[in-house]
Amino acid sequence: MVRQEAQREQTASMEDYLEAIANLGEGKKVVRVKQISEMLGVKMPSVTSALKKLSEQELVEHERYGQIKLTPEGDKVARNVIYRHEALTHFFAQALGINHETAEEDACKIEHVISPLSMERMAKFVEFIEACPLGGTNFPSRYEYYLEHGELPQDCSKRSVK
Amino acid sequence: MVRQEAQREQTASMEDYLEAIANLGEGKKVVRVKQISEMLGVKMPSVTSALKKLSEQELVEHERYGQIKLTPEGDKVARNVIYRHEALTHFFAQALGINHETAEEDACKIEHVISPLSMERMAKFVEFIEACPLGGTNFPSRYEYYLEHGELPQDCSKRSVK
DNA sequence: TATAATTGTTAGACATGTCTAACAATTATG
DNA sequence: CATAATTGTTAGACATGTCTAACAATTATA
Repeated sequence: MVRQEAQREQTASMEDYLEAIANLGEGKKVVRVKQISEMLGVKMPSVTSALKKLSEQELVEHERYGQIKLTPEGDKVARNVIYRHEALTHFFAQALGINHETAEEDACKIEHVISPLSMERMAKFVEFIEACPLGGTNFPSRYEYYLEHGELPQDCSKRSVK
Repeated sequence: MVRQEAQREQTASMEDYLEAIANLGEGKKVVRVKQISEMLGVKMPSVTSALKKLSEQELVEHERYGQIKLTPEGDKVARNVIYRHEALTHFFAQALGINHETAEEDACKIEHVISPLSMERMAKFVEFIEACPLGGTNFPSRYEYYLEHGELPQDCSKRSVK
């Protein structure tokens, strides 16, 4: 019986580091401590220290003054974080009509704490409202109307029985 | 010129303590260290230590072995956390159809990190979908259909032009 | 290629928030 | 009301993750 290595749960901080490394390394670009530190808004020693921890967990390959690379396992974790990040950004922007900057900021925080179920549902929600035209006009535009005017658009109320 | 006292930003932990105290004290009930510790899943010394910090910030009134009470300012902060908690729970449960337990868990985490704008929009979103019947059947039930079957309900696609 | 600029590391301080162990106060009960 | 049970506090360890200061390696450039 082969026992599956339990995937170690990462802290929000460590997820941020993995995410940053994956993003900076996109397209085989060399990743630098300085860049990571700037991207995350921390000082370089914090990065060095995080890299040490992630190396010990074999999520990152890194030796003194050397290359910074995700291991396959590290990449898997990073991709997962990035998936959550993008799905959340998409949700806030597309479904709730939030500006991109705020959508990104909220995604950055929420990606570390949301349950897999809610994450999946939010992604499905966006898929749904983008696919379902709902009687000629679409949901987001009705919602927008509601946000702007504080009351339902005509084609909601006129079909309402009550 | 009167300078407004800047409302001190609370950490997630401190918000949890304030929220717990407000919830336990509902209806003038006496709040105990033990209860707070059980509600939050921490040991009693952690509560004592938190109460000390919150007392210093004048958000809580508490002296050795004595009453635990929110100050008006502490109550204000707590109510605000509770508002976020409820709005989020409502969103996950009503809009996304998530079970109550998971909805609560996610709300507990997200309430500490979400932006005021996204919070407001999520609340409005729930209001909207509950108010807008959208052509005879309502949004949540269509969405439910989509979740179950993985494809759009008839009355979405049949009106679609493209 | 020597020197300067930049980048990276180490060491250690610090803040937050948790815990356990030991003790103190309060409350319940025989 | 004395003692036991419960509740609460203090002291101090520990984990995480940040920072500054000092130093080391690397890279650019005069």
